[in-house]
Amino acid sequence: MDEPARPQKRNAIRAQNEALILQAAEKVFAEAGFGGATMQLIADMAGLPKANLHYYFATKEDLYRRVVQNIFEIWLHAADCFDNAPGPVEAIGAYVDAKMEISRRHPNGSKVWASEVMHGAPVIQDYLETTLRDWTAGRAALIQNWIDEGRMDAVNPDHLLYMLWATTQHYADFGHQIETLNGGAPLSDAQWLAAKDSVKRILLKGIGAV
Amino acid sequence: MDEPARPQKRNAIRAQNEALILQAAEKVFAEAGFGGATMQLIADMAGLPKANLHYYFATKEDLYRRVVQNIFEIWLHAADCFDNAPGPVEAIGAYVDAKMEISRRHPNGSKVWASEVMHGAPVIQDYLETTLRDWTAGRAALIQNWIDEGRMDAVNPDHLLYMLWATTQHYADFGHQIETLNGGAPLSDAQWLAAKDSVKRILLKGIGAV
DNA sequence: GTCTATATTTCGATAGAC
DNA sequence: GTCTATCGAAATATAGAC
Repeated sequence: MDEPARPQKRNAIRAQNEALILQAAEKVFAEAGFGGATMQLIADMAGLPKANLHYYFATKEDLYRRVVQNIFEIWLHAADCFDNAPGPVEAIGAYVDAKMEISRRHPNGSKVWASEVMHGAPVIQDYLETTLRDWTAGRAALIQNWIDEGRMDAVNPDHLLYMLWATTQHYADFGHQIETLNGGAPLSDAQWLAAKDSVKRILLKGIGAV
Repeated sequence: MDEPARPQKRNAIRAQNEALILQAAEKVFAEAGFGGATMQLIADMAGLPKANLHYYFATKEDLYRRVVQNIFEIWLHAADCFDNAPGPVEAIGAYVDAKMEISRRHPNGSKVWASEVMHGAPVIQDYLETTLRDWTAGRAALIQNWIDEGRMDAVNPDHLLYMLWATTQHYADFGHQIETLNGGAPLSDAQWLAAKDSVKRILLKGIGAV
């Protein structure tokens, strides 16, 4: 029999090791980029021999793809709060809060995503052209409705979305610069709160929603 | 005699070839990252043998450092318009215009900078701690003066500066994503104008300056 | 100053014992 | 499923003729 004696136990080991490797890979890819990352570095960070990485992920590119896909799912989930809101103030406020929280909790994921897009999205181009494009079009239509209802100024919905992405992701992607300008220390709880409030206040007032 | 017969001619050749290599290097570093870039790719793009790159730049890291420094100087120069303005509307308006123009004309430089900062600024950390920190403190004081004079809302100056950087650089760093969402076409002149106007209008109204 | 050939290192990936 | 040893490819960098 070629089948393993206890498939569920083997699957549990696989799931656990894959998660361990993915976590290490996200950190290394964020800190060194795809080209600068090495399987040896990821293996050391995961505490495994390099050969084990190739046992769970055939190639470096496969491993990278999984990391990027994981990030993309987190981003999509954060967008849910945009939909169930009664108006622009609640929707944009909740969206900014959610995205700022991701920038704080998953800075490495945001960096990997930024790097992927900056290099021309070689891995997730199809997601950009399908899922992201559809999501963007839907949210732009939502914003246009609010404009038509007189609940906010007649701003360009696309450029407003870009501003939302840019301002929130900046705290992850340029976190090192912000930390340096903060005297070398990470933002405190109070500073993160001030960051969220600043972004929400300026954007919501800027579009005439408050 | 070891001296060359015509030093100025030799220097002219050096300056010309260095500029050619730096231009090619900026593009390759932006598209592939430091780790993904190869001296061979840069040489091919510059139309020179690989050995010539090492004749003008000792190591790959030296070449990269020069590219990053060039970008930093462009950024600093763009900040001049921030100073000579009579008030927040003119200063921030001109600064946004200048930075958006850089995002359009030097997208590769912006990407190399973003990548450098994302990876922890291994090359330009000293610039962050000196030149950039000083510049930021000066501009934050300027903003605080405008607040004290009642010319704009009492926003946090640091977070306002981060928003300015984030929103303007986003059009370079995430240009590929924006282009994809734009149906695969680069932004037209009119669309760039709309982008500038959107950013300026939302930010200036958001801080209560207009 | 230019360019071919090559030295040296490192990386991704695999073989094969356990 | 784990791990050591290693292969082959590709990269940085240099040597040396021109």
